[in-house]
Amino acid sequence: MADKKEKQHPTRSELRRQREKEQRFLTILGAAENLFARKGYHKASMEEIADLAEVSVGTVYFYFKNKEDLILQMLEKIGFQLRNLLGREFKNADGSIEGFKRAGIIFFEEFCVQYPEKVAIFFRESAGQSQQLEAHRKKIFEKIIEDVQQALLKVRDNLGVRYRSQLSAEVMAVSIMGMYERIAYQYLIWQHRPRDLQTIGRDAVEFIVGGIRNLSRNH
Amino acid sequence: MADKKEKQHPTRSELRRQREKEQRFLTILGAAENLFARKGYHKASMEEIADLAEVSVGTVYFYFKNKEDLILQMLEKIGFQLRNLLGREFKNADGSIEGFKRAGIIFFEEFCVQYPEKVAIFFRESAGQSQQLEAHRKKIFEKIIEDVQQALLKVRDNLGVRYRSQLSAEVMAVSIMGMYERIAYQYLIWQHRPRDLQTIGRDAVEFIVGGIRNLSRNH
Amino acid sequence: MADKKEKQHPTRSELRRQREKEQRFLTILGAAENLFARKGYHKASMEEIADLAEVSVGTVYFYFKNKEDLILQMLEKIGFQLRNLLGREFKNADGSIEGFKRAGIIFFEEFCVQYPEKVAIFFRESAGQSQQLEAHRKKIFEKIIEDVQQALLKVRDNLGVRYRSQLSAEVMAVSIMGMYERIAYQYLIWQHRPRDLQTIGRDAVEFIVGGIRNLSRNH
Amino acid sequence: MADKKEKQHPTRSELRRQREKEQRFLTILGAAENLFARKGYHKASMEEIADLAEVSVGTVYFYFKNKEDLILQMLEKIGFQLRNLLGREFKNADGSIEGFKRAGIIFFEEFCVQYPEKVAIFFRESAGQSQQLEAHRKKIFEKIIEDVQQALLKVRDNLGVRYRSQLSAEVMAVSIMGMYERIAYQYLIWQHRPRDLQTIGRDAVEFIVGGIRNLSRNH
DNA sequence: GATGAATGAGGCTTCATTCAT
DNA sequence: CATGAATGAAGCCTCATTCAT
Repeated sequence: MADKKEKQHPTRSELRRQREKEQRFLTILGAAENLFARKGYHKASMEEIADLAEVSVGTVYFYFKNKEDLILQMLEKIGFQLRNLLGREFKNADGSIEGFKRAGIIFFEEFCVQYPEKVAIFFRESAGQSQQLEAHRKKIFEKIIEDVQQALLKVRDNLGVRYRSQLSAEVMAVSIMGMYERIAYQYLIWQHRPRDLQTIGRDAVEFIVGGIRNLSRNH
Repeated sequence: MADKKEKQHPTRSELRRQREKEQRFLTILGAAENLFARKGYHKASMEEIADLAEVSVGTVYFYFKNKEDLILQMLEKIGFQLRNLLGREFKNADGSIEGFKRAGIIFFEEFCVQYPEKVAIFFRESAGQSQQLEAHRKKIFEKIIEDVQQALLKVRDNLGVRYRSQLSAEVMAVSIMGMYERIAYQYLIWQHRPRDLQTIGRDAVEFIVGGIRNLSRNH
Repeated sequence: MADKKEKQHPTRSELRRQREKEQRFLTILGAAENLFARKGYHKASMEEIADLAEVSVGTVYFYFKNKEDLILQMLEKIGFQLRNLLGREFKNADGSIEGFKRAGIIFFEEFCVQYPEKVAIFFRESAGQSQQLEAHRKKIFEKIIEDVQQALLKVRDNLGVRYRSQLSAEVMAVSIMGMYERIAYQYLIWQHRPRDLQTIGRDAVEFIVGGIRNLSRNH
Repeated sequence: MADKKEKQHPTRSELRRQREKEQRFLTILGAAENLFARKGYHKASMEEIADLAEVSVGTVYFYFKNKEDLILQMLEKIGFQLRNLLGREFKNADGSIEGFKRAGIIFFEEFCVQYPEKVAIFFRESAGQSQQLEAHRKKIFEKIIEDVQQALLKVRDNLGVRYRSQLSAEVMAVSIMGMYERIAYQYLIWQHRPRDLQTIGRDAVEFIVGGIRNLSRNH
């Protein structure tokens, strides 16, 4: 018998509501992303974000606890997307150094070109804004670095080499991230040369490969 | 009567005044540096800066046009210092790849350890705060990148090789800066491990050398 | 055909509905009472009240016109309860001064101990919140004061005395209310000493009796 | 010799500045008092207060940390004034019951009549607004109650009596405060009858005297 | 009747900057 | 030169209330 407390199949209109709610959430997040990338986190006001998303300020606060929560969730999402993207390539490469090449190319030629706003937020706007945000940022970076490091260790085992020092794998992972970051920043955010990113990416990738090799020693 | 416009020999008290003025300027800049590094550019208020420098807000405004001017001059100074430091090593190396090694080691083992606050400001606080600041930041980065690029070209000519592409030298310069930046950020600002910077720096330097070699071709 | 306006015998389900409705009303009022006493009228939001009552905000607005209406009805209810309680004792005492003793003891030893939340709302939360509420509060106080005054006049007639001035009866009534109020506030709300309320109440009651006697003159 | 660090005699203009600053502080406090008494603490906005004081909002925040600080300092001041007023009478009475009479008369006939706004704030607006304020309020009340209690103990010793219970003196002190409070509230704030306060006060005072006597026992 | 997403006016507070002394 | 009181625009956020479903 129908128990009121029991979760029934959601009705059609409930489903639609749910979808609309999710859509709103994404619309607001998108508006904020756009403004943060264009005007900067501090210069973009909550009212502007609401306006661009075509909702009231109250609605923004219905979906996000506060302004910081907005960029926090944004960062979370971008980080997730980035990890997914890079992780896939490393997995497919399965211990060969090819994964590093393909991951780099995917990053420069696809991610950067398709989502320059996300790049700007991830590498510029999320820096130095608040303690909590900085802590979050650190965590996300560390996860990605951990991923890269794991890939480096797999390569090491696969090729039967060892690295220069205990820290080498980690340092290389950090270095690679740093290269990605600044190259994207330089050519995308500062110089608006998405066209050149192909050549640039290939060079960068070769630089990385050379770096890895130079820290590898045969047993 | 002495023409006021004509530069007389400065009197003793004028000299003292001059010295005191310069001292004030530096005190304020130092206080701001401290606070920006600790609390962030936005969270540090002009009043706090004045307090820490033991002057009044008005005095801060006598020496600096506005808050942005403060960080602008700070950035300028740090950039100059950094260029000096790295440039010297490249000059001394005179076309050999040794310059890259020594520059890296100097950066990680001396600059970072001695001036962690400057690192925080240069790589974190100056990002994404205002258009003008961002433009300034870009210029300073470009100068340093230009320096590194010149050094790379000198190495190329010296070793009689050529690089993979037209852009290779530039990309490598950018990459090296990116590595510096993120490694400093990761191990100094985030993990507070100045002790490990020696090992880390050596690995980083070898990574760079490997990268450069891998983008070099013999004629 | 049954005229909709005509009151038919209510069906069973209508009765149930009616009961449920009343129950809801009381649940919401109780939740509000709880929150007003704990967090204060202003700090308690309509959403919190709805949450605690396990209904939606909309439902709260179905039963109460607005937030003020909530505390208004609450006050009304508490005032009614209080008048009932005290009034009964005065009636039973029937002109002797005993009624004042018993009323006081009932107030301190029963009402305060059983309903500290009501005390907090009646004497603290309802003060200084809005004009309308203040007007309501005034009315309720005046009714109670009128009750006490009537009891005092009955005592006067019964004992064959007269009071010091025209206003004496009223002033005494107000004084007694003031004593009740502050003693409850002090020992219940501020010092959480419900245990001591017995001793305290007895002292207070004797104070009142002494006060009344001192304003009485034999003809 | 003149030491720059050493506090010299303040110059005339410094003194004037100091005076002006104090004046501003008082002007703002006065404006706030006026508005709090008229419109209530919550309904009075910081902007209105600034307007009435003829300064900018910023200036209000220069002198007071926040809105709560405003009423906190106000309360402090009123409490101090009240204690002074009552305390003086008790001291002069020196153990006789006369002090209670005079203190009451002073309160009703002078304080209430001269400063009805302060009465409104002390007894109405400061109630139930915030935790910190409530804590402060409690402290101030307790001090006054302590004063009254001390006076009662002196009377006891002087007259060579003892009170009904351990708590009697305290309960009487609380009761007296409660009477003062509600009588002032009733006749001043609610019924605007300052004229009647003389008669009312005399009755109240006699009530108190009777109460005290009734709790006193000869050894 | 019940729901809860949406609204938006209004409040508090901060802080870079100015300027009379 | 130095001071620090004064300014006021601008921003973040809350929350009582409404209304379509």
